[in-house]
Amino acid sequence: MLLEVNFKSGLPVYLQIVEQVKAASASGKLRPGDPLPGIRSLAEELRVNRNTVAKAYTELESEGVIETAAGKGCFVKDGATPLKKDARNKALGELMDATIVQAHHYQVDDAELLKLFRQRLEAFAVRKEANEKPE
Amino acid sequence: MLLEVNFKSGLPVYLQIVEQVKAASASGKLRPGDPLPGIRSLAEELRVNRNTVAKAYTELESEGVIETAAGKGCFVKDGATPLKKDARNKALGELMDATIVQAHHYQVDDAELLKLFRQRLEAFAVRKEANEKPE
Amino acid sequence: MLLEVNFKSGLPVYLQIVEQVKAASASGKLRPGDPLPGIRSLAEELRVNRNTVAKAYTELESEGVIETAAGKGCFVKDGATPLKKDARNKALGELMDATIVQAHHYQVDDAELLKLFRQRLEAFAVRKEANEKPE
Amino acid sequence: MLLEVNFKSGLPVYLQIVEQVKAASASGKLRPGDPLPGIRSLAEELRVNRNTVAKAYTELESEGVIETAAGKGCFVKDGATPLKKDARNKALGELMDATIVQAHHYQVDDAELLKLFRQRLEAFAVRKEANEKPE
DNA sequence: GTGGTCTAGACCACA
DNA sequence: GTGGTCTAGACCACG
Repeated sequence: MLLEVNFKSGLPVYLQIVEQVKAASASGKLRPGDPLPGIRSLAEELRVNRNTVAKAYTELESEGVIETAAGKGCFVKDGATPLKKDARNKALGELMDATIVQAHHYQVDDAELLKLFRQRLEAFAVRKEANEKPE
Repeated sequence: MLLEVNFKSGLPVYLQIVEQVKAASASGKLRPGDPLPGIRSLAEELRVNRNTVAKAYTELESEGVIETAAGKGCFVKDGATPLKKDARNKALGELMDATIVQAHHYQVDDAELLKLFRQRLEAFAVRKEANEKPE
Repeated sequence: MLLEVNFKSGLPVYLQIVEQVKAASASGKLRPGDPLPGIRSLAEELRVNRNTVAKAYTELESEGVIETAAGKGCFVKDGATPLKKDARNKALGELMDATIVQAHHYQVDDAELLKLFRQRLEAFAVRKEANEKPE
Repeated sequence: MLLEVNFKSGLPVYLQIVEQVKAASASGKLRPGDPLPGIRSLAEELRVNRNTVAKAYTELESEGVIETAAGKGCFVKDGATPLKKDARNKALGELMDATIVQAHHYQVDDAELLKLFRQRLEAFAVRKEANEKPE
């Protein structure tokens, strides 16, 4: 099963779907051109309202992650963010700052934080590779 | 002026205050025992309702960042997060994953991402040092 | 009409709602699974703001009396308090002590107090039975 | 030490004092005519502001528990509630109902509740007797 | 349609 | 003077 939702998590269901599709796309589990499950079938599988899935797909389309072909379904778009480098770095910088502030709160020093970051990066690369091998 | 709010960013004002106080506390701009601005005075300065500031302070207290004494005022708590290492790393890992997924979406490769992270870390250290020097 | 509020009693409206729902649930007037009135309709009926009812429902949920499902409504939870016996007795003991101290102030002797307590208990049982009969 | 305050309990300090004096008076620890500690000395002992103690004493006087003799101090009044029996029973009934509702929530049956009540009553009597013996 | 959040005004309790 | 509570209006997210 590609996706899972956790009703108790507080995070809205449709955003859980959005995030998971984005993560799957970033990690190579879903690749450009791949079809997404149909709205009705996914809704049934996840036991959620069709509107919820539709909302997630709409959001994904507006973020440029997928594209919908009327009557055919939804497909993963090829990446290629049209964002400028500055904007990209600003966005990433903000996410990083949040991490750093939180780390200082936890009294985690820079060396450990960097180590943890490298671990995460590696773990992500491994997941991605695993998704690409069966190709 | 210690704090600033941006009414146009979708982020709720009270959360902006929370984040800024946390950042100031993490970076050493605010140190344990330091008093925070009174609710009324901060509200006036930021042009927001008293309750908005009060809500921020309540949240900060529940997160263990500050201490509030009715009739006296609010003060930065002395650190010592009682969180377990596992929980800490889990929380940080999630923040990092969000950054990494986003970076992959932007097609930023690992080397550049790591470089950016280091830059941020350094920028933070500089700010912190600046706050500690006048000591 | 299920609920009533008294604006002149110093007790906050939202707490009056909480207490009445708890009493109704304890006495069997409301049973597990029963739906509570919608926030809007109850607010209209009681002539209070929607948020006042919402606050009452939030409190009831946090006390484990009801369950609320966004977009669906609020429902009485099936009992089974997960509280330990010790904690229970401590809480009840405190309530009783308040009664006893008050009674001594009124110079009501133990026998009369006990008699009064029995009467109340019986009155409660009668109400409960009345709610269960139409079943 | 006759009184103690708990700053973390949430209950206002002055009410803690009120309650403890009332309990001491009800249980016989303090008897009609007994002098209460002076405001200044009690404030110092409890490490609270004199205003806080003064407020507690004012409240106690307005409730008819003590009387203050200007320049002499405060003394416990002889009980003798001027309340009518009906009013008394109504007040006690409400306190009892709160206990009963809570008990039903905890799924404590009537027999056990009555047993618990008797225990409390006895515990109270014992405390009272202990206070009267040294007489 | 549902419940939830954010901001706000007025009032209160406390030191 | 301080912070805290209750009520409320407007808006939002969700199904």
